[in-house]
Amino acid sequence: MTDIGLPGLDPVSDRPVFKQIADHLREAMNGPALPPGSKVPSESQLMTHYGVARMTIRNALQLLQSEGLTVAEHGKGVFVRSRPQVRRLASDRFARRHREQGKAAFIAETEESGGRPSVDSIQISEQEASAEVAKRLGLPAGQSVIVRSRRYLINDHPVETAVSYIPAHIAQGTQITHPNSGPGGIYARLEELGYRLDHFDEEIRSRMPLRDEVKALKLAPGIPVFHLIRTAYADDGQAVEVCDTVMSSDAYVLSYQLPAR
Amino acid sequence: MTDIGLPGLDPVSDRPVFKQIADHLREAMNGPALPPGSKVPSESQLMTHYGVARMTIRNALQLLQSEGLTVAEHGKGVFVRSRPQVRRLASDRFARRHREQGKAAFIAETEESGGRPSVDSIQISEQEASAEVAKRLGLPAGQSVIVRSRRYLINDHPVETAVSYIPAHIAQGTQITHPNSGPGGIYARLEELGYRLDHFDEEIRSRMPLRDEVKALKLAPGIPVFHLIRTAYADDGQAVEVCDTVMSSDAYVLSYQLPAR
DNA sequence: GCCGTCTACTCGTCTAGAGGAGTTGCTCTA
DNA sequence: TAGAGCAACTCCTCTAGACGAGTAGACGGC
Repeated sequence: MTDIGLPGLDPVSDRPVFKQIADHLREAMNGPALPPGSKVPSESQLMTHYGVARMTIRNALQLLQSEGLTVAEHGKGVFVRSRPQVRRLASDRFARRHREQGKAAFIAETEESGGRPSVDSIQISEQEASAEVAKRLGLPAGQSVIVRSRRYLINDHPVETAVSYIPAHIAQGTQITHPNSGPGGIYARLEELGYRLDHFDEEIRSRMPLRDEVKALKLAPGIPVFHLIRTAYADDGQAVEVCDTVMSSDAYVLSYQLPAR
Repeated sequence: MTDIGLPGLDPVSDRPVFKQIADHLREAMNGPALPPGSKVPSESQLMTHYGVARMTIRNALQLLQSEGLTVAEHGKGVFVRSRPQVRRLASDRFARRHREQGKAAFIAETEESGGRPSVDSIQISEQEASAEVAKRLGLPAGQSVIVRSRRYLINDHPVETAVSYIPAHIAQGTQITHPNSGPGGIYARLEELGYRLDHFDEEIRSRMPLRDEVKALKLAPGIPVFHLIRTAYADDGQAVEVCDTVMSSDAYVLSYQLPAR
C-alpha cells in the first residue's frame, strides 16, 4: 500500500478497533504523511494492513467523514479535506459608506477578496408573516410581508442562502419587489424610502444542516452551518427587515467588534 | 411495534433504503408522533416493520444521529433530542457597567437566567506565545504570556472551554496569575492596572468538535461547536488579551449589534 | 492520432449472521 | 418484604460475504 507509516492495532486496548484506526488516520493527517488534498489509503488497502473486515474500515472512514476531516468520492477514493477559502464577515459590512458605493455587501466584499460572486434562485413573493417573523418585525401576526429569497455563490460554488422579509406596506410598489433590487441592494432602497437605517441585530446559531440545506449549499458531510437572523432597524426604532440566512460554515469566519464601555 | 404510523418503503424510488427510512423518522419527529425526548422504535422493531437487515436500520439511525436529531443510549434505546436551554450572548456582555458590579460576565449572566454557574479545571501557566497568539497580541513571536485555561459549566453541565493569553509583562505579579482572579474577572484587573479597555474583536467559526472537545464538553454526536477568538484592546490600541473559547453550539445563541452608519 | 471498449479499482448499498455489554423489570428465594 | 438472580430487551462492535455504480487507464481498432 501507499505506505504512510500507519501503526498496528493495540491488542490490549479496549478502544474499539474502528476508533483506533480513525485515530491513526487523524494522526497522519496532522503530520506530513497525509497533507490536505491527499488520498487516504483505499478501503481494501486498509483491510489488508489492519487485517479486519471491510465494515470496520468503513466505520473508521465514516467517523472521519462525520468530523468533516475527509470527503469520499465515489470511484476515486477518500481524500483529506483541504480548507477552502473563507469569506470574512466584518461587523462594519453594512456601513453606509459601503452601501453608497452602489454595490450590495456580498458583491463588493467578494470581488475585493478576488472571488467571482453571483446570485441565483431569486424568488419574490408576498406572504403572511409567520409568528416568528411578525414578532421580530413588530407586526401583528398574519400581516403581509414581501419575501425575497436568493442564493449566493462564489466562483459558482454556493455558500449561502438568504430569505428577507420586509413589511408589505413598506416595500409594496417599490423596486424591492423586483428581482434586481438596484444599486446598493434593498438597504439602499429602504433608505431612499426615508427609513434611515440605524443598526442591525444579528443572532447566530450553529447546527448540522437540514436535508434541503445540504442540497442547496452542496455541503460535504460533516460540515455544520451558521444560521444567522438579522433584523434591520430604522432610526425611529422600527424594524424594517428581517433576513434569515444559512451559511456553509467552512466558507465563513464571522467577525464582530464589541464595545467595552 | 409502538405504532407511530411509519409508511412503507417506496419500491420504485432510487433513493437508498436507509435514507428513505431516515426520512420517515425525520418526518415523524416533526409531527406529534415522535416528540422531543420520546423513544424511537428499536432496531428490531424497525427491522420487522421494513423487512430489511439490521445494518440498514443502523445506517438510517446513524444518519439521524450525525444530524444531531437523536441520541442513542446503550441498553435503553434511541431518543429524540430535546433542545436544551440556551444561553444568549449579547454584544454588550463586556460593557463596563457589568464589570463594575463585581461579577465576571459568565457568572452574572447565568445567574440572571436562572442557572447555576460554575467554573472548573482552572490552570495557569507561563508559556511562549504561539505564532498565532503573538500575532494577535502584537508581540514578537516567542514572547512570554500568561495562559489561563478553564471550563465553564451550567447546572454542572459543561458548556464552554476557554483559554486566555495575556502578555507576561502585563500580568506578571498581579492577581491575573492566581486561579481566582478577583471580583469582575481579569478584565477588571486589567483596568485597575491602567489598561482602560476600549473594544473587543470577536472571530467566530463553526466546525465539528475534536476528540478532546467532545470529552471536555460532553458533546452528543452531531453537535458542532462555536470556536470564538476574542481579542481585547486597550484605548491606546494595544491588544491586552486573547481568549480562545470553544462552545457547545446547542447551548448558545450569539447575538451582536452592528452599526448601520 | 483519435476514439471506444474493456478492465481493474474505487466507494456505496445491503444481507445475514456472531458475541458483547448496559438497562430494566420480573421472579424466586431467604 | 427485601434482595439476589435471571431473562429479555436495548444498542455496540465486528465478520464475511454480495452486487452495484462511478472513474481512470490500458489497449486495440479505425
